[in-house]
Amino acid sequence: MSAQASTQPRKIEIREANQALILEAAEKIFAMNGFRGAATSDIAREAGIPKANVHYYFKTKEDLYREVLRHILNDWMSAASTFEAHNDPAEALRTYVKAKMEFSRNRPYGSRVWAREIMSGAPVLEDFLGTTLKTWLRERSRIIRAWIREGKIKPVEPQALLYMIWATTQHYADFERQIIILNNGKKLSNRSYRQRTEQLVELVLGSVGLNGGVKGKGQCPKDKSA
Amino acid sequence: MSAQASTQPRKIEIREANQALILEAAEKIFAMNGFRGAATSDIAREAGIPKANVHYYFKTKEDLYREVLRHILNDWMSAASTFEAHNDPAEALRTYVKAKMEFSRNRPYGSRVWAREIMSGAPVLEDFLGTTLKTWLRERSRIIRAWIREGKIKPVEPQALLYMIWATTQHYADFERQIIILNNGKKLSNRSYRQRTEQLVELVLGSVGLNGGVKGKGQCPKDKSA
DNA sequence: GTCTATAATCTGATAGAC
DNA sequence: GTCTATCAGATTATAGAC
Repeated sequence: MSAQASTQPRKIEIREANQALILEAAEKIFAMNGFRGAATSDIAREAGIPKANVHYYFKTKEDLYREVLRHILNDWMSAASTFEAHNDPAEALRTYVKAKMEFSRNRPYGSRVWAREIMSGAPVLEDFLGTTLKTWLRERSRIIRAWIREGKIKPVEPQALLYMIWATTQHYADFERQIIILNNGKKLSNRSYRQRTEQLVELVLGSVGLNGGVKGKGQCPKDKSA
Repeated sequence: MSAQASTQPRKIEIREANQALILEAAEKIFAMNGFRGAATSDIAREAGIPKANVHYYFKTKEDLYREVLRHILNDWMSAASTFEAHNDPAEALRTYVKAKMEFSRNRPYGSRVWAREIMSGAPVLEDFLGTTLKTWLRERSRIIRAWIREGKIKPVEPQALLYMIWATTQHYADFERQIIILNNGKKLSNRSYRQRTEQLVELVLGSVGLNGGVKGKGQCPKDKSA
């Protein structure tokens, strides 16, 4: 009891501040090089903290890696939870795509750590994928099938749709470098990114037979006899 | 002269066979761990060749890595070239999505090496992205804009559409492990994969206002007053 | 061309003075 | 709690016998 009660606040603050610094640096370095390719010395340098202290706060590189993934999972799941904010398919899909795009914008490193972890065979995320995510996917698929049954959207395979949304939104984080190069070396501005998000929403809505707020030309297939 | 003319065929065959073995192994190991995370000893073991011989055929790890990327680029580009096989948007998009999905199925390791290279800042692919790919993207965007002008497809931002196709098709290679886990630990069968490809084609066509061969319910937006 | 042995460097982790 | 010094093992690459 006394140990916990009497712990000096200042020391706790230092600890938490340093841990936060290290976690942020680690996310960036793991995003850049993956678990095996990342050196703790790189993480220490990025965090501006001596390497020995990194090992003081996180016993092993793997412990640190798991902690980084845990933080990412939290934010990923909170984006995922927006899916059921609305009953209307258009609103639900729009909200979800937006949340995923915001995650990609705000946590690009986190997204890349995730991607690298999966590409390495998901040794750490395996449990999460097989339990929480699997359940999430099953429940969301059920919702989508209900929309189809009620005639609210076109008949599509729920998994194909959800994978498309995941892949496309995460692409803006994971392939940011490629997108920048193709955009003449300039990062997408906040404005461009918001527009792109809207364009994506329209594409996704169109893919299930809904057409959001397209004003211009017809959304129904034209007679395309060229 | 004599040097080249008299080179023994058998030795050349050995060289080419070993180089092919090493390249194949390297693609797999680089896909798993990225450039920095991959050890040449791992590559040698995977290829069933002594480590020293790997360095005999490829002077440095970086040389080998560049060579692996070069091979991937070739195949990537030949999938890309299918885009203009048809004038009709529906046929062009269908053919392209199929080609990309086949690439993901046949070269999953290559796809992952590419993804990791980009996530590492594209140090090697930078030139290719800024020249060949940029040109490709610009020309394909022009084609898509022409389709829109001619009223053949809905007005969409070409880049948003192409990125969606890239991201989604590559997802099936890069996130294969996740897809397997979500599929109860089973890899998608050839049949499932072909079906999924068709479902994707339908989603993509729908996203630009075309509706492929959907027989069932209406493709035009229903009155969705729930 | 093959492959064992080894050089030179890097990496994760810890000890121990402050 | 901080940080220099250092160890043990791994990693890239090469030398040199076969």
